[in-house]
Amino acid sequence: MAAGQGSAAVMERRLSAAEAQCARAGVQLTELRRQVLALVLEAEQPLGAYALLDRLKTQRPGAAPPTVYRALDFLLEQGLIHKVERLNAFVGCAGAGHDHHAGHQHAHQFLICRQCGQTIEISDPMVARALAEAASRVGFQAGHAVVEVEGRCATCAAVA
Amino acid sequence: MAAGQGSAAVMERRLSAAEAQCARAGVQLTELRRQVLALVLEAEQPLGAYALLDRLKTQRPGAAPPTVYRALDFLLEQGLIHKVERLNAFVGCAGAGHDHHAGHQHAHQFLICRQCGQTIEISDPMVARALAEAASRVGFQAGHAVVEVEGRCATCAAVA
DNA sequence: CGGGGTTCTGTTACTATATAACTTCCTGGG
DNA sequence: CCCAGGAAGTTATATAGTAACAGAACCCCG
Ligand SMILES: [Zn+2]
Ligand SMILES: [Zn+2]
Ligand SMILES: [Zn+2]
Ligand SMILES: [Zn+2]
Repeated sequence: MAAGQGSAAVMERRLSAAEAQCARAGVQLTELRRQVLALVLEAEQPLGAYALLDRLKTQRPGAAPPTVYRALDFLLEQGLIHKVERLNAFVGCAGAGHDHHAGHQHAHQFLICRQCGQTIEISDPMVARALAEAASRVGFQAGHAVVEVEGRCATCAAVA
Repeated sequence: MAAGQGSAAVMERRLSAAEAQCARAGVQLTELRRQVLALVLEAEQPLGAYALLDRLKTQRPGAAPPTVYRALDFLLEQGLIHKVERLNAFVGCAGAGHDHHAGHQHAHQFLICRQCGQTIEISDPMVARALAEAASRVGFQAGHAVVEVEGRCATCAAVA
């Protein structure tokens, strides 16, 4: 199997959930957007916009940068994917489709393994709280936070 | 006065401190590197590499992208400046020159005002601790962390 | 003094990432 | 039918970052 974050069946379930979420929000998960979302979800690792574009071209030969960037913008707005700033790359939201924060963006943090490139999404309340407190301590009204830790994942640490 | 982070006198003091720090570390703060550091320090806000390049060209007409990127790499390694990932821009280290973490990189967080663009550097131990704990909870060996909160600074909040 | 290494800078060319601006297509409402 | 709005196509361009090699400056050693 070529899928990364799950089997074909799991992928389908996630896509259906995304579909449902968009319907609820009154926005359209068009074929293009669905294709891009599928490409992001089936990757093992965060993919850059141009890597996605290359893959997309096999299904949609005329695709150009705006094609993929527009789809990505939509998916980001719907909270279906996140951007990893450090890598200029995109990854499916680990929590999308299956619970509480089902809709829209949520506070999250990334743990990026410098060895295998895998990126783990967590959503730690203590981190969020510490940040909010630190910000308010200097009178700063905190909005969205980018938190990306580089290091070594458990798997890679176990090997070496 | 055109300086951002301080008067000309303050700038000179910071540059001297940088000089001293580099001497201690056994590396050279050359004329070019010093010029780039001065440009970063005198800016009100984080500056992109090409904005720095434009300014640098007035002093050094032949300057090209590698000129400024190499200087920035050096300054980053010495912990004299930081990169703001969200903005692809560079800013002087707020703590450089005047104390404990005088040398090399240190854990820090940025609060980026979406209104005025000002970027505040903090170094909150609770944030660092929460992150370290969250990481270790999933067996992740944490290294450098990018933490950048977008929001509204106290000044802008006071106005509106 | 004359190599010979190292470090720093100059220079050219290129790759990668992202957006602007305008057009075309489609769909649903009047 | 006509139009408004959203989505996608298309072309061009802006912005960010790097590779690769050449030249200069410096220092160390013999
Ligand atoms: Zn998420
Ligand atoms: Zn790993
Ligand atoms: Zn700092
Ligand atoms: Zn502000």
